[in-house]
Amino acid sequence: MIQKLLHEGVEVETSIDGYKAADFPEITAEKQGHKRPVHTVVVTHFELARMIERVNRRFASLLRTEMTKLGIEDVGPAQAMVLMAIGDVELSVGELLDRGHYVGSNISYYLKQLGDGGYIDRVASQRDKRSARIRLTEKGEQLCANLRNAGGAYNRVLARDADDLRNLEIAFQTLHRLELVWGNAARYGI
Amino acid sequence: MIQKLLHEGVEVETSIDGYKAADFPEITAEKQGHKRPVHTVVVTHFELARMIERVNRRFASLLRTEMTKLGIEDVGPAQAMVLMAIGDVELSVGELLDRGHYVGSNISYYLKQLGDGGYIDRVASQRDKRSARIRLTEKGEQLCANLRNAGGAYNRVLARDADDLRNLEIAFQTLHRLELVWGNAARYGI
DNA sequence: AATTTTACTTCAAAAATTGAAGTAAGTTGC
DNA sequence: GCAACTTACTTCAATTTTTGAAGTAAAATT
Repeated sequence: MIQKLLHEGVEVETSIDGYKAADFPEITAEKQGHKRPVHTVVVTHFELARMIERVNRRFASLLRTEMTKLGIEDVGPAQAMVLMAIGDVELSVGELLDRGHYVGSNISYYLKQLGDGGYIDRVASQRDKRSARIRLTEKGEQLCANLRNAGGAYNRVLARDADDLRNLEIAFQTLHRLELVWGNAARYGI
Repeated sequence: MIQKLLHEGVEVETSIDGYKAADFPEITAEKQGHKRPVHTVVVTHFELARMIERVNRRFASLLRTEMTKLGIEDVGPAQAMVLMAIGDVELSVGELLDRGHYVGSNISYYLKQLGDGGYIDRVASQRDKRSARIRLTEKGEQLCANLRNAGGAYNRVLARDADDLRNLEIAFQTLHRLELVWGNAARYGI
C-alpha cells in the first residue's frame, strides 16, 4: 500500500524535472513500517539543486541589503559569509577551506580584503610558519554580531514551534548528506 | 519536558554561529504533543545559509565535471541550470525569472549564450510581441536528458528508502519556506 | 494621441571564481 | 645534513557570473 503510493508518486505533477521510477528502485522493493503520512511527491536531486540555487541567491541579496543597512561598503556578502564561517575561533586557512568548501585562491582573495578592511587578524603560527592563523578582530566580531542580531528576526519567523525546528533540523541534515554525496562524487566519482 | 530539552538545546555544542534563546521564544512558551524523538540542536538561519552555500558550490562543481564529461564546452553550469529550469515547457522570459529568482539582465545574458549555442529557440509571442517565448531545442533537450540521466545515480544514492524520501521532501519544503521568507523580507522588509 | 507601463535587451563595470604558477616552510630519504 | 618532495598557502591573470543603469519596442492607459 505504501509502496503503491510511493510508486504512484513518481508520476505526480509537482515535479518539474521529470525522472524515472527506476531511479528509486529500493522504494518499490522494500517493506517498511511507517508512523507518518506518506508524500505523493518525489523530490529529485536536480529539483533540490535548483531550489538550493534559488534560496542561495535570495539569501545573498538579503545579506547584501542587511549589510547596506549597516553601512558596510568595503566587503560584500561573500566575504561576510567567510567571516561567519570563521566565527569566534582561531583557525588556519586550511581549516577555513574545509568549512566552506572554498577553493584556496578564492579564500586567499577574500582574506586579503577582509584583512585590508580590518575585519580579521592573521598571525603566522609558530609551530608551522607556513600556516596563517586567522581570527576576527573587534570590528569583524562586531559585524558578525550585527548580522546575527539582524538574523534573529528570521529565526523567530522560521522557528515558530517545535515542528518548525524539527523540519529545519531535518533540512540541515539532509543538506549535509547532499554535501557529502556530491562532494565525494566530485572527488572519487559516484 | 520537551520545552526543557529544546531550551537546553539552545546551548548545545553543534552550533557554530551561536544565537540567543530569545530568538526562539515560542518554543519555550508552547505546549505540544510529539510522536518523534526530540533534537538537541537548534539550527539557525545562518547555519542553514552557510550550509546552502556550501552545498550549492558542491553541486555547481559536480555539474561542471558532468558537463565536461559530456564534452560541453560552450556553456557553463549556470546556463545548464537555466536549461533545467526551462524544462520541457515553453515559457516567457518573465516566467523564467520567477522560476529561478534571476535578475532580468542576467537571464538575458544566459539566454543569449544558450541561443548562440543552439540550446534554445526563441519565438516572439504573437499575442504580445514584447514577450519572447523560450523553449529547448533538440540539442537543449538532449543536454537536459543527459544531465538527468547522470543524475539518476545520485537519486539512487540519496533516496534509498522511504525515510530518505521523506527527509528529502521535508528539506525541499523547508527550503521553499526559506525562499519565501527571505524573498518577502527582501521586498517588504521582515 | 500622448503617457505610462511592461517585457525584455544591451552595455559597462564590479564581484566572484578558477587555474596555473610561485614561494617559503616543513618533511623525508639517503 | 642536504636534495627532493610535500604542504600551506599567495599571487596573478583569466573567465565567469552578477549587477545596475540605460535603452527599445510593444502594449495598456488616460
